[in-house]
Amino acid sequence: MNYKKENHPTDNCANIEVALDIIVGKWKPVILFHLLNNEKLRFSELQRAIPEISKKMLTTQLRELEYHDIIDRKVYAQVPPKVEYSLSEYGTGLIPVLLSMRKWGLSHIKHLEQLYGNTN
Amino acid sequence: MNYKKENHPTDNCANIEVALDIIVGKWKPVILFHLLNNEKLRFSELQRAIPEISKKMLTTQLRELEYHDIIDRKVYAQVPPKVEYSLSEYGTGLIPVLLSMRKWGLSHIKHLEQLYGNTN
DNA sequence: CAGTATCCGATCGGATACTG
DNA sequence: CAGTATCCGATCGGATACTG
Repeated sequence: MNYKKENHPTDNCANIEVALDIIVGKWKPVILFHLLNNEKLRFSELQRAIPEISKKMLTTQLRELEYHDIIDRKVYAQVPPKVEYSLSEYGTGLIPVLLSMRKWGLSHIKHLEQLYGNTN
Repeated sequence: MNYKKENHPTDNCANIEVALDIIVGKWKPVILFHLLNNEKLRFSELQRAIPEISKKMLTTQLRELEYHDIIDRKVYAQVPPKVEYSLSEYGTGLIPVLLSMRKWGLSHIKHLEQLYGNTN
């Protein structure tokens, strides 16, 4: 429990930013939660699940997640093409982080409502 | 900060994005870790601690954190002005989330090095 | 089906100058 | 000291058209 010694903030923030780069990107958490709930999803299924996202964004976000080994991309050699995305084994290590963020975010919504009232 | 959030089928992700909006912003985690380690910091002390950040960015990030009740801003009525920032009591609830993100980020750096080699 | 390529307006964020 | 105000280039991300 003593973070004091190791806490050289300039070093630490680099780490958390690495985490953020993967998790953030406006659509990454959404994609990850879908893959968390569904095991495998095709490109078009992700598109349907997240209608607001554009093809371009979906593609780039998936590529980044793949580069970071968070998701697997399986291409079937057939016509028409079929590509399945799934959480990688390494990617499952991210789940608890995502869950704790979601939990905090959920309670924070209520906190903001208490502070400023429910604005919708 | 983008507060417009239509409640689509993907409700769960909205929560995590709320969390992200607070934590993200390129500089927020850095600021928060400094305040986590230091109890109170003046505006100029934060500037010195994070030399790469501009006044403008520091100001807006602090304002957003304040709006979300994560930090307290205490203004001393004196000349020259003195303003102290500190983690709010509510803001301490964010600490475990930040720590888990940092922990994951740290290990992920190593994972990337294993995958692609140490490029620096 | 699963993308890529291109255009382009919107937003971000740095640099600089100014202020109570 | 702790900010604001302005300008402006860089980046983001949507819309649209095209492709193996």
